[in-house]
Amino acid sequence: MKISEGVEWGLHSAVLLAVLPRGTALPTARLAEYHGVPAAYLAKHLQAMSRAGILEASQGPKGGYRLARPAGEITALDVIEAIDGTEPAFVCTEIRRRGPTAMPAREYRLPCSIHALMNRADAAWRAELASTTIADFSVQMLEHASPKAVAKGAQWLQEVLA
Amino acid sequence: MKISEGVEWGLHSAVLLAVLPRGTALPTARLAEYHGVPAAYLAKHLQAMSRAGILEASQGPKGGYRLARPAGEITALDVIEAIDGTEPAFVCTEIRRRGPTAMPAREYRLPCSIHALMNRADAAWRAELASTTIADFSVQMLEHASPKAVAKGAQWLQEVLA
DNA sequence: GGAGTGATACTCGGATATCTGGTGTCCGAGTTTTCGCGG
DNA sequence: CCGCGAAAACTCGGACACCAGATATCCGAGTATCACTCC
Repeated sequence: MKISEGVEWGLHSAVLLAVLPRGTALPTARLAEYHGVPAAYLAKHLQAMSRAGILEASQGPKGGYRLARPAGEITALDVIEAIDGTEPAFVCTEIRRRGPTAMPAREYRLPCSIHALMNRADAAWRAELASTTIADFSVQMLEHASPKAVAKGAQWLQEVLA
Repeated sequence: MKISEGVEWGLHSAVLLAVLPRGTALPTARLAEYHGVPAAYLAKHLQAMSRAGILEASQGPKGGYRLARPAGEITALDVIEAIDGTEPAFVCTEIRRRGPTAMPAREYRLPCSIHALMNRADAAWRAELASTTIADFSVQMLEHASPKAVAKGAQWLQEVLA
């Protein structure tokens, strides 16, 4: 079990887009440059976020991506599900119904206990991830980062948007 | 992100081994037959559980696997980590340190906010999974299953152990 | 009848192929900008 | 100077290779059982 690396890229990209001045956008190439990742592959994940309604894309010169709604209304879970899919990690294949002790289907009204626990664990995971928004990340990162780093980032943004 | 199918097999196998009479064991072939899964592949996961100290193996005729400790002391998380590994699903690649805004390493004393959230979510997931033991599963399944199904299973066990 | 012994059959364990999904890349469709031209 | 229009450059979006890990399998090492023999 491993989470796609694209999830990390998508989250960081969303945080960067959250601090963009109103009315501006960042194209894939700039987002990739800022994070030091391959642009062509990052594009794939940004498209997924766009399809999921998290990002909005605009074409042509000065175009690019921007958040489709306020950063406070985008949870980390939203981004993860957009990129990694919404299916739970555990899929019950109902092996209890197979083999020599199999019974008619109507005997299996209640969900498998193992499946139920997996669902509870999955719900706990998602609940934790839904408790933090992109806006929260922005605040935390600006608070924790050194003033120098913040200044460097701000300067980069200014140059790119010029 | 998807959990290996072997995890489901391992958990069900552990539950079956939990209801074995004291002093008996079940070989891979019987466990596979009971669950209707390929024996050769199930063997791989049983070996992993054996390495992790969850199962004990005995060789020769009448040999096979049995639980290495009481079912009440084996959590679902133990089985999952034995088969799927203990590494967290999310691996932070520290992309904040890459790109044009990178700073000297000493500027990054605090963990990345995104990484921290992922760790909390992972901990919540694991905590939920550690709250249920194989013994709990046995009780729940015996309670929820129809008497007919339980009888069928008991009869199968008796024939196999004979 | 009982103990010893050898063969036997059964078990696990790790090393070996195959295949799906994540990783990485590319080019075409569409739109906005912008520059030039005419009024 | 202002409006219009066409070309150009930049953007996203989906379609196409590549690779690691999960899936699936096999055969060899080791051992408890069991039958047979001998005492």
